[in-house]
Amino acid sequence: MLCNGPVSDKVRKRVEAAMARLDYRPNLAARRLRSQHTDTIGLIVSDIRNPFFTAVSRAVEDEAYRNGMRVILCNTDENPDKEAMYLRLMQEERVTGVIFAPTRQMVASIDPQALGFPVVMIDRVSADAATDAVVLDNRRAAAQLVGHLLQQGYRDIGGLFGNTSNTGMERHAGFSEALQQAGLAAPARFVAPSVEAAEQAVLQWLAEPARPQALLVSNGVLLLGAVRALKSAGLHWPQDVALVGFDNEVWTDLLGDGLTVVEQPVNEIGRTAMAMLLERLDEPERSQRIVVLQGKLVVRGSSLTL
Amino acid sequence: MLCNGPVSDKVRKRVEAAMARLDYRPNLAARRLRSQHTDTIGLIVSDIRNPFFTAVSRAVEDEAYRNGMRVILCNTDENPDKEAMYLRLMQEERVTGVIFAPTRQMVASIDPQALGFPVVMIDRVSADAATDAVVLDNRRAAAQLVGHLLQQGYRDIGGLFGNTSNTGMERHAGFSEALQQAGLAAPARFVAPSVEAAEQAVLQWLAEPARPQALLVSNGVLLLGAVRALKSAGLHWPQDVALVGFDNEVWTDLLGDGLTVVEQPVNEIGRTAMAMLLERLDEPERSQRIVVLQGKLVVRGSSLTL
DNA sequence: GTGAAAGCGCTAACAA
DNA sequence: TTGTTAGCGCTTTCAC
Repeated sequence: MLCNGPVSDKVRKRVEAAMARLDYRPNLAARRLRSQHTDTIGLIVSDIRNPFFTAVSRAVEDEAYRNGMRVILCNTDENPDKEAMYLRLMQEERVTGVIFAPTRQMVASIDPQALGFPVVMIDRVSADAATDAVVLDNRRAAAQLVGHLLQQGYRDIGGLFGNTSNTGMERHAGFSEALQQAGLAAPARFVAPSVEAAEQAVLQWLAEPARPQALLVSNGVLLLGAVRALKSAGLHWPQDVALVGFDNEVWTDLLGDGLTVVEQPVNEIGRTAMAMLLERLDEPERSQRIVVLQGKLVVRGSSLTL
Repeated sequence: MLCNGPVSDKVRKRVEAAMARLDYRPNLAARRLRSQHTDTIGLIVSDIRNPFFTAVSRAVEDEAYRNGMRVILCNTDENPDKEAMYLRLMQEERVTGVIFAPTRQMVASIDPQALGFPVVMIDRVSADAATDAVVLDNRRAAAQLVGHLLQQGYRDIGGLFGNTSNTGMERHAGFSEALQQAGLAAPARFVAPSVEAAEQAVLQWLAEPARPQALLVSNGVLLLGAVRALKSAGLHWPQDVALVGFDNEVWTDLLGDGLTVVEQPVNEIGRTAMAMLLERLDEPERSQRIVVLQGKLVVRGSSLTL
């Protein structure tokens, strides 16, 4: 024990001996009750199996344990009822703070004041959110992908976005703006954030006569669905359709000549979220901050010139 | 509130009104301290980013929340010191029980009696473990893969295994036995359980003059390394080398004609582990049980006849 | 059916 | 420097 309070060596020895003899373990529930700090944070995401959240979670946990905190992980499946339930649980746990990737419905109604603990939103925010946040520069990232496709000569570009998160909306905005600026149409479709929904949507879209030459897909989960759709339709990229997306997952450089993606700084997102939470605890009254991180365009074969 | 104790409707109304008015939230720390049950389980795995553990964790959490329990997730990075640290933390939390994927060093030294809570091991066990466990039939699964390769005409088969887990040892045993029974050599290599270590090992192995015709790789993480090695060496399967492995990850059917793998029943593993823990809490004295689940051989192009 | 009181295992505050 | 005490917010028990 490194704790050097005002105790003589003799007493310390005696106490430590007793601790060892009795195999003593402090009771954290009692400590939390008495000291009124739980050293526990909540991490609420839609699904830990989404590799983006897996990676962010791991970074958050590392950072949390490094700061002597524990984390309670909650999966909401993009379900606002579950979100509300878990927020309530966090109150009952008297957590120190929460890191939260909310759905679109929830994002504006989160009130840290009412909740009783600070909240840092990750991945998803909106202008009217009342909390700190760390997000990707989604508009710019989407615009970068569009810019790259334009540069490669594509003109007929479609976008596929998730319909539950603000992130999807932001990426759609960046996508639309970039195409509008180029004087082009910006056909977009919105689907539930699942591999299956994306697969079906892409399958259908590409079977239509006016199918796009290139497809921008809004996240790693949907991108997997798109890849499955192309595979099952026997289509190849970039010949039949160019494909770009978000999230540099482990398999994106393994397929053919690789998929062009925007890589999110997942570790930095997790670390920053945790750091912001700690700063907020230090200074409860500081004004709200939103940290915007830049993605990294990783160009691979799926988007090159025909 | 559905709790119907011996209270009159009048009082109940009054109390519920007060709860609503004060926005009351029970303090779980206080409840745990007084009631002496935490309704919390620990889940200790090597790394949540390993998709096998991601999937199992999600299943465990769903099952836990369904039973009114919370779960504390710990990543050990296959480091015995971290394992010990987290077990100690679990004691301080007074957890109801722990689900644990231990390293080889740790597996035999876990004593639930001394720890003070029941333990269910997942993924990894040994004969001398003193706890309940749920595992894959690793020997049989490895033997199945070998059998499949033999049937496809391969004779020169190498095996790559992780060197920190008992699982790797079991799969190696099944691999060796199956090849010995066929009167063939069973060249095997052991590496740290990381993508990079596997990539390097495979790269080196395939550069040797006596390189195998087929490679069996012991888990999804190593398999990814092997795929990267083949790709960077410009080798193709099954022509240059056949490839089979464990864990049916999302990308395994996307590469070329697909990778032949044994799929683990990840959801069932998680659910079963949780169920065994609950049963053990119900009947502390029942004898130790090990549930052995069967994998499913998924044959794809990477192992077909030349 | 209801209210009062004790005490879970700690920490913080105070007295010696 | 050390020992004592009160009390965190619940649940359990017991008296009414």
